[in-house]
Amino acid sequence: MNDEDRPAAKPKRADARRNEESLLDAAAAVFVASGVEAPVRDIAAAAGVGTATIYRHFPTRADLIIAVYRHQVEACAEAGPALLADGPSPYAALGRWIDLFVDFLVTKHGLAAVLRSDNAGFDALHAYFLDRLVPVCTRLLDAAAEAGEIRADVEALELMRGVGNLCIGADRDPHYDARRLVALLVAGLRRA
Amino acid sequence: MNDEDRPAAKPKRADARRNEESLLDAAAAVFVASGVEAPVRDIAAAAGVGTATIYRHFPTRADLIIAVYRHQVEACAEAGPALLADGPSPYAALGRWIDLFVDFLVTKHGLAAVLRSDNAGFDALHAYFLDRLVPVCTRLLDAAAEAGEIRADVEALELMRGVGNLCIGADRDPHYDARRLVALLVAGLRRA
DNA sequence: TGAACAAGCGGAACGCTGTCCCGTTTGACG
DNA sequence: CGTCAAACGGGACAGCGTTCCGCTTGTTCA
Repeated sequence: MNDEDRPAAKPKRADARRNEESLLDAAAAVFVASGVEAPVRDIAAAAGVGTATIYRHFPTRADLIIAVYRHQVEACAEAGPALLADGPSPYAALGRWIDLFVDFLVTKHGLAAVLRSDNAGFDALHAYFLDRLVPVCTRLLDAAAEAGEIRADVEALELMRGVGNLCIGADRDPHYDARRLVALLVAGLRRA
Repeated sequence: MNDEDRPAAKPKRADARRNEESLLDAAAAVFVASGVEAPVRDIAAAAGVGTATIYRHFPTRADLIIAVYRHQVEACAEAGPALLADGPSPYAALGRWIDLFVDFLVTKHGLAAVLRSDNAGFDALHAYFLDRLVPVCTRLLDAAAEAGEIRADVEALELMRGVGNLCIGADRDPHYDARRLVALLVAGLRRA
């Protein structure tokens, strides 16, 4: 949880630490303004550093994106079990949780697009999202399947990729309602 | 239908006509090999022409893509009414037609990705696909809705965008089965 | 047939991108 | 306060789409 004061994973120089933080702040701001695919130079300029400094701290863009959104992904992951415990039914909990996931994706300019499955060069981002969220989704899915509310032959990874893909372009185009389509997909899970 | 011998829409020079055809052949080959986002220079090289020649014939990449796939899109559009006439039920026809559409998208490297709704600069491609296929889908959807097989509050455009998005990355990743997910989405249309 | 003209051409040039490199600065520590 | 490696900045490079310009070539008309 606490990123700032963990016990000296790497004894970095003070200026390096400061720059990393500036970079995270600047990246967050630029991502909001211009999307997660904003030019590296823009982020560097916003942070008041050179372009190389970005690559020094975050070797790939995926690393930077992960660092910026880590907290929110954690929050989403932790919401899963909570919803399952509180909700009226596993299926309802699944629906709610997926809504959270969709909300997260559509409010981050272009995040869903870089998360898509055919995207080489973002392996780390892909892996992080999947490692963190697929187990949560699996648990919800299993619970709903055991309760007999949905069919049992759909994997969490499969579902999440579908949801992620449906969220692509949900920002930008106000006529495209990703939530509705995701709801349709989730409705398709129901037992016949 | 006949593109070659329509009554002199533009009395072009013979070499221009030849180049346009080379370009179409070359583009088709390169699209298969490297996807629809292959570098312009590659396509030009494959056709044995300069880069400017591409832009002269096809001002935007979307125009080139449309020209290459026009026949197949037409075939897909024409299959709609046929399926509706032959099929056991409107819902079955809808499912079959969407399968055709999905097959078309996933077999064209990266086509689904450029068709996505947030993609600026491909307006012509977007418009062509939608103009040609949305009416067909609408008819299938309406028929199924009237037969009481599916809910009536889903628009063709909405559905097709969802299907298109689900097909993104279906090539490249053998673990991602767009067909299954699309089937799930279509299953979600059923009346409750 | 052949000369004149414009349609059409190829590739160099430009701007923008991500990425890498290298000479310089600066924080940390003895 | 001197030393030195960690860290830095921005320029250099390569790959892309797009545009421009001087040259080539098909066509036409006498």
